[in-house]
Amino acid sequence: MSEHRQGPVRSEAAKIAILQATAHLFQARGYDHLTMEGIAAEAGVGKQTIYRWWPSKSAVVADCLLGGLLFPDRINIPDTGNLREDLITWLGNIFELLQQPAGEVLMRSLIAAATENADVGLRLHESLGSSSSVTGRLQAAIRLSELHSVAPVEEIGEALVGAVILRALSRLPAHPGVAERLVDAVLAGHSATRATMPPVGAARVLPHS
Amino acid sequence: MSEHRQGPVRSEAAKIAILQATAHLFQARGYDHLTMEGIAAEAGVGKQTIYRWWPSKSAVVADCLLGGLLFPDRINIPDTGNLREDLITWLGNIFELLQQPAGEVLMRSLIAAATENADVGLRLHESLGSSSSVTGRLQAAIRLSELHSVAPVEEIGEALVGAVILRALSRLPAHPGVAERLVDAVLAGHSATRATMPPVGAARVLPHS
Amino acid sequence: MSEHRQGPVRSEAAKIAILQATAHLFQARGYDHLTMEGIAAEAGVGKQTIYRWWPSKSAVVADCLLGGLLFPDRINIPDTGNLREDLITWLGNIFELLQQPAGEVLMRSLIAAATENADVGLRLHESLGSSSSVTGRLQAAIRLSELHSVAPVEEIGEALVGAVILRALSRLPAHPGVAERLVDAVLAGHSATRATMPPVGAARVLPHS
Amino acid sequence: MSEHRQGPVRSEAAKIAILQATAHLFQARGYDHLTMEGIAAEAGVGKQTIYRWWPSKSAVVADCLLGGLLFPDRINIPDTGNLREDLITWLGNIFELLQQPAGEVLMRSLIAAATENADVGLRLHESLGSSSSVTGRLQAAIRLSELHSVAPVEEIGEALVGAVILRALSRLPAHPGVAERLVDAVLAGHSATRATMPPVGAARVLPHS
DNA sequence: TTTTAACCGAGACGGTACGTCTTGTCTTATA
DNA sequence: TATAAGACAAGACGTACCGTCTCGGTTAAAA
Repeated sequence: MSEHRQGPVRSEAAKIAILQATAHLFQARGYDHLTMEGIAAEAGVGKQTIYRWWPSKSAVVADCLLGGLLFPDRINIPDTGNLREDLITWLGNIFELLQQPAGEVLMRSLIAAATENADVGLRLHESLGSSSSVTGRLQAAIRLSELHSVAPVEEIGEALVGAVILRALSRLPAHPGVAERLVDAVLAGHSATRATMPPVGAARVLPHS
Repeated sequence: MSEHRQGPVRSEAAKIAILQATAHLFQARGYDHLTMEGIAAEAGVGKQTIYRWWPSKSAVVADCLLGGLLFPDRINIPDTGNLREDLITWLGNIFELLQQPAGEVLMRSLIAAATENADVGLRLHESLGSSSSVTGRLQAAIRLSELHSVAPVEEIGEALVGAVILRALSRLPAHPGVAERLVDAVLAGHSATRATMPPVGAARVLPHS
Repeated sequence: MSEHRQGPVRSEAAKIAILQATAHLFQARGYDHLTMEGIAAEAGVGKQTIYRWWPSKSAVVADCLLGGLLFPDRINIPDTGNLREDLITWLGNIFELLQQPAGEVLMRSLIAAATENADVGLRLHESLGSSSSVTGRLQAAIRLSELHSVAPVEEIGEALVGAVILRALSRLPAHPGVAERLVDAVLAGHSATRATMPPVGAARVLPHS
Repeated sequence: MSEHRQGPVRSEAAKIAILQATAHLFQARGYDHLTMEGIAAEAGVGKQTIYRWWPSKSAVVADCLLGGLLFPDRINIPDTGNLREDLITWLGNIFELLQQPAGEVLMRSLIAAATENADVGLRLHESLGSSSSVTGRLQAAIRLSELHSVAPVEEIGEALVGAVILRALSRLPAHPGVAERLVDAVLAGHSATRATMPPVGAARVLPHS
């Protein structure tokens, strides 16, 4: 007794072509210049084929994001064993990306898409689509006793990524040291060891207290 | 030889009608259902009158935001003298607002507008358009010695507001205690006094002090 | 008589289902709301099965027409022995049909189909698909010496049916007496007997000639 | 006290461009290959400008027809003083037009348009859009006593034009003499004078007069 | 007081993109 | 192996807005 439906199955070639076309146009022109007609044309596909499988433009973009097509070189968090350095490197890379016009458009496009689509929003919440997310890196740090075992991993991640998004929306230029200051601000009070703690303010502000 | 221009001066009535219509439609339908033609019709104004003074839809919205028309009941940060409690109250209010459909749409609409318009983005960066911003409250706390005098006020504010925006984009339900956990996570390590520090983290952050 | 022969046994059933579905939808919704997908769905048949046997929508309709499925109650010309009365009855019936919305749509749908398909056009030329056509009735009249033996039977038929089509296209309301006047106008000068000739104009114009 | 409305007035240039583009494409490609998008493109006009003033494709065609743009060389009925000859010439011209592919398409396109639009149908009813219609020519003949004063002018016209339409739909080749036979068939019994009556029928219609 | 230029409302304009619909072909699982 | 179910590319449909331009009418400062 089968429940198999009749008829042809979804064309994988069409799906791939649509997602690739979407990724290409998204990166090239930004989210709001992205059109269904443009995607269909670029993919060599009928518009209806897109609408058959995705309800909206933002859903296609979400699928792209999920498939990792929007960040060819993933913005992963490195893991050198030093959490603070790793986070600074990671945020620094992101801020550097945001300095370039293309990167800024990409980020704001992503936020715009998240605005329209819950999946994109969720994905963004998971650290810019990276599968090895901030949370993962923080938990690794806990395992290595770099962080207190009860450190609010989730909240620290949200604060860092949220700050990045907020800065992207503000279009403020990222002064050098922003990444460092942000990491230190958020990480303060959660380090388990003195060595990895920032000497930042404390050392200078109250050197002899 | 004068440089006075001829003709009537800008109609203040038209400007007010436009901004009020924009605020009304923005709150009622959200940013992406907001249209120039709709604003013109609602305000009883010609389209050209809008385009004469604002370059785009997002600019009108930015002006609304600046004029405080989008948040009739300002989301201000209270100042009871207890920073932690105040921040938790403030964030709690915002998360509560986000729980309601209208509030969620409003917030996401605001982010969408920020996506298109730098002014809106900047305004968002300044703590959700509130004139008494997070930064202000934090500096007040420094003056009262609730916070270390060198606490990275700017970064703490960014982290908190950013986290709110990120959660709004993620559409995740705000579990009770989110505000508290977030404030504690970010504030950890910056308190100057024992009393205002969260019990959980504080005990372990400086176990031997 | 057995059904043991091999081959596509279902074929004939599908064909019948297609024609019936076509006839049904044609009558219900008119020619231009008739779609291949609608026919396939109604008939419980794959679209390709239709395309296998008919090149186009109009061809299916032509086949329906040929099979007499579009006029369940055929509009036949009666034969009471009095040609004039019979033609007036026949035309009167048609005009009455045209007065009803459904009948009007049906007729215009038929003309629309004829526009696209030569077979439908030919069928229309043969007196609205009726197998006992006008021409047949006229020839019967000749045999009974109601009409002159050389009366241009073909042309009289074309004139009558053509006038009906023209009136259907014009959407003019059929005033009472239209059928009578039309028959008399076209039949004038072809009657072999005085008795069957219309007294209409002749009686008044040349009453004693 | 005026009732003049404000705002820009309808652009005559756009209207003319649309009608001309429609006429051109109609003649070139036929009614069913005529598209709104094609008209807009050809006229250099936005689609909405067409939809603002005409509800449908067929309405634009009706307007073209009304404006005489579809028959550059009007198919007028000549008036040489001899009704029979004039009608035969006229019908002969039309049948000749129908022999050419372009002419056939034009005529069937017109019928298709009439199928969808009452105005086109009415226009067709008035003798193929000619302003000097059949009826006019027949009434002139009555004034010259070529026709009985009570001849059913309207019905004779309908019969002739209707026959033309029917033949166009049938796609039957127009054998030589069709025009003559048709005119004689319909005109029989309405002539007031012997001279203009066809020799064939006349002799037998009133053999004893 | 008259002129005159910028303002105003209204809305038509050329366009872009939308999401839906239909066509005719192609593909696959089922019977 | 023919069939139903249905996915596919193509493209027309009618709608919604865009941002610009044009129309008369209305101010209000400059002449």
